[in-house]
Amino acid sequence: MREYNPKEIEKKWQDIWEKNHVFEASNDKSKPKFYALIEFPYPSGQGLHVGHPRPYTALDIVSRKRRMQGYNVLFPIGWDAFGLPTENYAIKNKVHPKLVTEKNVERFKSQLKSLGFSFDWSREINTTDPEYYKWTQWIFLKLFEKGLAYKKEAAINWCTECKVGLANEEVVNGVCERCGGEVVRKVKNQWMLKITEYAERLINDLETVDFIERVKVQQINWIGRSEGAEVDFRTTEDYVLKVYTTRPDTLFGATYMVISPEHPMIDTLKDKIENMDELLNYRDLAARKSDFERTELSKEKTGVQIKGIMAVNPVNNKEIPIWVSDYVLMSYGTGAIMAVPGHDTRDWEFAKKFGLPIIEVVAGGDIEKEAFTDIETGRMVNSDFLNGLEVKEAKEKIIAWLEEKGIGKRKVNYKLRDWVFSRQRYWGEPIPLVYCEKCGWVPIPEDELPLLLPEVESYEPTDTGESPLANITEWVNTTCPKCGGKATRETDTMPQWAGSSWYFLRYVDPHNKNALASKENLEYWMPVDWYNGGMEHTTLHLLYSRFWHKFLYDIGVVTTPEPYMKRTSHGMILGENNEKMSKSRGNVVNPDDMVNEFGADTLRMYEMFIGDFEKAVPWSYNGIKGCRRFLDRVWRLQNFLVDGEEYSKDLETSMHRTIKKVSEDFESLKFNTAIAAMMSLINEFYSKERVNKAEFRTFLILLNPVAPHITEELWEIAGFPGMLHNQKWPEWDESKTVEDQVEIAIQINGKVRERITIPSGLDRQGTENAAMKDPKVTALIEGKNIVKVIAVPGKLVNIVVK
RNA sequence: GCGGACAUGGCGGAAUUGGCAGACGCGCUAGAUUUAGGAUCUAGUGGCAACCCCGUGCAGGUUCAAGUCCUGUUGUCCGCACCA
Repeated sequence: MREYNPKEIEKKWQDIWEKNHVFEASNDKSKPKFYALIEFPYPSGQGLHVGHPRPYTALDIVSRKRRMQGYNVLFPIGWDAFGLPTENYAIKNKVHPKLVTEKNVERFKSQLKSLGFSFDWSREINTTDPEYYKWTQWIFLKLFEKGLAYKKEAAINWCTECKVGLANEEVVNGVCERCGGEVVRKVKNQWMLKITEYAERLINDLETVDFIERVKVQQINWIGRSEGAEVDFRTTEDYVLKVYTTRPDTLFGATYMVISPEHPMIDTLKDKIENMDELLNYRDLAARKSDFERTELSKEKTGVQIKGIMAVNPVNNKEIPIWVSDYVLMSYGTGAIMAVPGHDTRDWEFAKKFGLPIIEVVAGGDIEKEAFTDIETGRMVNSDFLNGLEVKEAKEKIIAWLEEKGIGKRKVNYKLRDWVFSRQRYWGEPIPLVYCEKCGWVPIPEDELPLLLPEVESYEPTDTGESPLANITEWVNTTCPKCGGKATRETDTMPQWAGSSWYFLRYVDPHNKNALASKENLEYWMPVDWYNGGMEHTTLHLLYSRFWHKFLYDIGVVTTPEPYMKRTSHGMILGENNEKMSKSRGNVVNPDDMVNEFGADTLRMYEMFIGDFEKAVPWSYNGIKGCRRFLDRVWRLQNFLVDGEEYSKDLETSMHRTIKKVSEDFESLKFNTAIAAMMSLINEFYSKERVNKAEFRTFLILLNPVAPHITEELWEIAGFPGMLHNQKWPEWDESKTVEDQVEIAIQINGKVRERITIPSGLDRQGTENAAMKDPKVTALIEGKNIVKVIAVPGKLVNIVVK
């Protein structure tokens, strides 16, 4: 027997698979399809770390199994390659981001290939490839055409050091992630996408897909649907203040109003407001607060009353004061609220601080001590025609009343905001629009796509907060496609989330020149059958891509309303010290080192055996050694190999059980227990010092998805026909998964006192009889009064005595 | 503050509908082999000296029977965070 040498055999089989194109998805659409998807990586300069292969191996296992089950499998890979880290690195080292990207992709690719994933490399895509981003731009133009892309003033994070706009995730503790510089809010004209228009469907359609519960919950919370009413409040001036409330039932308890510092009423009525200076001062102060201050130091409420104007509560015509406070956000609802301090915690705090009246309108709590916000138990009081009703009934009644009087209506609101789609950076997809003095924003003609990123010497950010593209005058200045007059290009680029919002569609037809993908291929492959990815993308990429897909569905490009049928998520792999892996903590484990020392099969296996797939887990050097030990034992099975085309009698049950366990566990993310089952089986082979050909074949097939190289090699050494990767997945016979004899426990008063072995088919009565006959049991219950006997066939008998 | 998840040996983790807690692996102990170390093989390994007994974060409860169900409570992690 040769020694197990992973270095040699892994390279050998990877070359064979590649040469024979064995993992490329077929165009044969008569076979059932299976589309497995992992989140395509961002090719960073750091290369892969051991966290990456965890989800990849999981879906590689499922893909390999599906192929052996006769499916046409699409398991693609690509690069999400636009983005800031590459651009920053490029600026710092004076290299073009394109070259940086190429280098990083190459590194990632060789790392991934060394792990033996069964990706279809012929469909590799790259978001920075003009042939790819042509279609990203095309989708943007469609969104623009349908009025779902619009330009609006919005605040961005601006790093004063790097002179660059930052994404929210690039602002850490109020400073720039890269340089530690101060980050301020800068109001800029931004392209926005109307994701809010899809809010309702993004929630409702979650019912039609198989996503793990925590993903659904997080998306629903993020979208934040709430039901309530809009109510008009007259003022003592000619101005109607519209508010949104989820508690219209408490209208009689509204003792004052609060508007956001940015509310337009302040400017509209500036001539009537007596303390305008004070208000403007407050507005200024609020604006200068960074996001950090607003969240961390938000304990104490602040505010200023508007002097000279009062609002009128529509239910009782009482005049109530209007305040300005930054606890009311312009970006939610109408930017104004009716304050009901008796039944809203924030209003209560504000009222206490400024000595405003608190009226109880829902009985049940003690509003002297705190706001009473319970909506289940309370009864309406001090509310005229609502008195005595439950909160739920009162809501209905008051909404009907408001609608009848024409001063309010039922309204649904969402926390979800429209998607800020502009980035003032170079390394992203150019937005394919030009601005013409005469025609406004005009899309460039589709046949001129892609609009290429200009090749330039310098792409450094500017002092002004403009995109670096703004400096390239020969690129910016163009003609209007509509009127032929002078026009300028949009200089902002798209965010990194753009390319990843539709990449799974390109995989089904990656070289198509005429469409983002052909109708036939989309119809055959979509939706994705199984998508695994990180929880950190739940409210970003996953939501964005569902939005784009629904849009594409609406305009007839794709044929399903949802892109992904099933979504699962993996846990993080931590350092040996139980902390997050990071360079600064010095606990990073490089997969290359592991492949070098133990082999790819061992690494893959350990990634799956390490623990509960969905939970975070610390890396363990000893743990991976154990997996290598197992593969060494697998290798040495050759020594025990004997003839036999049927499972031997004494192993038959174990074989069928293991097939069942492995088959089922691979489907339900329980890779760790599937591997444990195979370890148990090999322990049996070893204790019998024998494995026959039929058993060995099945064992190799079961192990193949986890450890594809060693199993192929052993298959070949054993002289089995063909190659392993296209064998048929074994089946189990349910009737053969149970032993003839089964050991059951006999309990007396719930405590195990004896174990007996009985035929496994025995029924309840038979089981009971067998137990009662047992000599030890008879001795133990001798002279006692039997109250009850509970027999569970195949499990236990419990005798209750006194 | 709101929402979600989790809690089992020295460690990672197993345990259909409530039915023998601790599968499998690591680590550890002893033995075999080896000049030695490593590797490998064999046996053992929740606690207790020990049969009894005690053991699934803590306190109650339901049940013949609870890691699993119910009530309360503590801790850890994640997401959101003045969303009216």
